[in-house]
Amino acid sequence: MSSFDDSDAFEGASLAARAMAARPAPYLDSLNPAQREAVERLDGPVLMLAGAGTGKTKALTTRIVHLLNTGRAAPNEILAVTFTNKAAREMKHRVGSMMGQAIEGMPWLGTFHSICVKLLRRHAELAGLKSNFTILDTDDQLRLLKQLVQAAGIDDKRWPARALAAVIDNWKNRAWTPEQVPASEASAYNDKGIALYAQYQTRLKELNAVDFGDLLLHMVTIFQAHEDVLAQYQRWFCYILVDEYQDTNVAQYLWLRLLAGGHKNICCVGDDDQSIYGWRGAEVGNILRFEKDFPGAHVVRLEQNYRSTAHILAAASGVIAGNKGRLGKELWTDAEGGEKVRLIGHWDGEEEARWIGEEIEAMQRGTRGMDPLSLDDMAILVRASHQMRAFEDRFLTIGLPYRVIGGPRFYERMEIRDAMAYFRLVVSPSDDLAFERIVNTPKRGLGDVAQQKIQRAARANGVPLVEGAAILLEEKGLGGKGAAELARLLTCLSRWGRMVGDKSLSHVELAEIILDESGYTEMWQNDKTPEAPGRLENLKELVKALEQFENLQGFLEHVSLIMDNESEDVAEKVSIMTLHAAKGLEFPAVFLPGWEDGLFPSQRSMDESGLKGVEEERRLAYVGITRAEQLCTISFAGNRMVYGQWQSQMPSRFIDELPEDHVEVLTPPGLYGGGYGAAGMQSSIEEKAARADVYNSPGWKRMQARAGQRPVSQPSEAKNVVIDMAATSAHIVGERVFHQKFGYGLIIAIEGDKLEIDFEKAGTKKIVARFVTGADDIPF
DNA sequence: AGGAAGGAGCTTTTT
DNA sequence: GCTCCTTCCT
Repeated sequence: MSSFDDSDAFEGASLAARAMAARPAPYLDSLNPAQREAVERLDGPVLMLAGAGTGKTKALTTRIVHLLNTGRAAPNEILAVTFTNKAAREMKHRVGSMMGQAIEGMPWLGTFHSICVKLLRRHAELAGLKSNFTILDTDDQLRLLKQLVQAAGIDDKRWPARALAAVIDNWKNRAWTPEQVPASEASAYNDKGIALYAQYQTRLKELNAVDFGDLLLHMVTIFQAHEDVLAQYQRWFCYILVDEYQDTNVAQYLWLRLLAGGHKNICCVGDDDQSIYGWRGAEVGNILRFEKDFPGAHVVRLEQNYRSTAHILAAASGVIAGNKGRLGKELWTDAEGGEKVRLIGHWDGEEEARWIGEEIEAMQRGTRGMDPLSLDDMAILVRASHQMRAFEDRFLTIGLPYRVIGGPRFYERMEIRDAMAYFRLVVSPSDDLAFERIVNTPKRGLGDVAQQKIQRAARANGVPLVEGAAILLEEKGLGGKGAAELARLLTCLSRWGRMVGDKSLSHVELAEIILDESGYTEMWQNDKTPEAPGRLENLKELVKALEQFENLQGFLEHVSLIMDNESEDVAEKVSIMTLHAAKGLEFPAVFLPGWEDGLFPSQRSMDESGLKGVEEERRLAYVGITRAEQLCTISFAGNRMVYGQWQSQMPSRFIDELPEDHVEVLTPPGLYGGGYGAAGMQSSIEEKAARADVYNSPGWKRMQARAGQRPVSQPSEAKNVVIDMAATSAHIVGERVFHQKFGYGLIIAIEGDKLEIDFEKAGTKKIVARFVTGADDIPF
């Protein structure tokens, strides 16, 4: 996809489109009064305060449709900004289907970043760049900073480059160029932060590159310095819509303010109660200040919730009420009935995982008069990703299918980045960062010494590393195996480079040739680690993804901004993800484990940001609870392994904030039995508080001491899972097998439907037989 | 140059 | 406790 074909984005603001005015608007009928107001008030600044599950996306997309349908704007005159590609895609899709096929795509509906890339390519020279600049991802950024830090003779042990990266990102989020960083920041990064920031920006310009933060920063700088350019866009984008406004940072805010400066037809949608990205620069202040920033602003509140039961909403409201400085909003619902939010305490994290596993299996069968739920309908939302492990381990042993949402993005994976570095280098041989990445991957006997020689040769001649390497070889500055391998690499690179222009060869074939001839594929084929098959699989997927693009350049152009890996698997699975990743999603049944002070709210958040931190954590709790449609289960554990240390935990302060009328306290079998009778566990805030003290009481300590011999609650696998003897009998003791997560191992025993396996990397585990394959019949 | 051992750090994450 | 990165050793 070539980035310059969007010139039509500015053409044909056709009169025909405007002439469509005054058409009937049946789409308005399905809106509630608040939504309707948000859609129909087209002129001037509008703040749409949209609580969770109140039909925000519907209102937003209908508003776009209304703008088009009334002829107020042509599709290419509407600027609609989101944070994620997913949100942009969904909006495009929904507008498209509401309008029928009649409308061509909206070129200016996209993420902040993708829209800024488009704009910046048009005006690159105003930022000292060429329009074909490359976009560095965080990895490239870090490598570059490391070089600068080392060149400056700074001890990167005491002052890690990551810290500098964080400082610079922070400044960019606030739209500060190196010159604009205020004196109060002078002490950053051992007093050298500002100087290094300046050097970094210079280096980026030399490389004709930008990082993510630059996309916004450069555009803000250009708009501020060139009135004519700004005026052009102020006129062009006659209506502006912004999704998730509570997540905007200062740079994004300034960018929007500049663009809306003329007509002020800006509609910002958001929910101050769902602002959970303060740590990456989002300013809740932007949404709180909206009416000051845009005088005469009209505020619409969407408060009718179509997602959750009244109990769930009440619980969420009860918690979020603890925050100060809210814009104020109360969710309500028409729906009647429903289960109370369930609260349960467990002995430890393992017990919690075991219980949740059993609950999930019970819900799958149908329980408490509820219809059976699909595993797809259930989610476990955790505060921190390390909490996921307990669930993964447990679900693996009982054979409960799960999927982890989030984790490393496809294009962030090592093998994908390596492959892309090869492609980048073939397309632009002066891409030094790409060269550095792959010069010794696979191993070519080009270690530190050889690489430094290449660097020196390049610098001495003022040429890119590839040319420097060629000069070095000519001068016989390198000997032995390394020299031969380097020569081979250079020959390959130039041959592949010529193949880019070859019309008879598709770019997909070229990509395969590159991965093959470079020895990269072979490297992973020879790799014996358990990850290798997955990596080869990913490489195949990468090549497949290439098919959707016209050429390698087009692919590289967009991959840094757009590629996500939503391989939709069809099998039913429970979702496990972080609370952050869950924003915007909904599930009939939600589990919220780990509600313990220090974990949630997170200690670090409280230490670093104090009350502000607690408030953001509280919003996270609000987000978590409001993800649930029918059943929300909150849990905590009295003991948890933290950094390899058993710690006794206090229930989260948020638990005390749950309104007791809407909460049912459950008693797990065998835990509070005896001394702590179930009768005493009926909900009352006092008793909850008392229960907190239980953890430090002698009684609790006694229970702790008994833990080893304590009868555990019934193991579920024996109860309902049909023992798959066929799967077990396919294996014999001593056989070498492969497991998706734990890799290779030897079977040391067979019990029932489970195999005890001594894994090469992961130690001894008991695994349900159908989760392993014989080591010799792995499919690749 | 490549593997083994030692040390630090360890929330959340999109583009 | 585990993982990632560096350093040291071979």
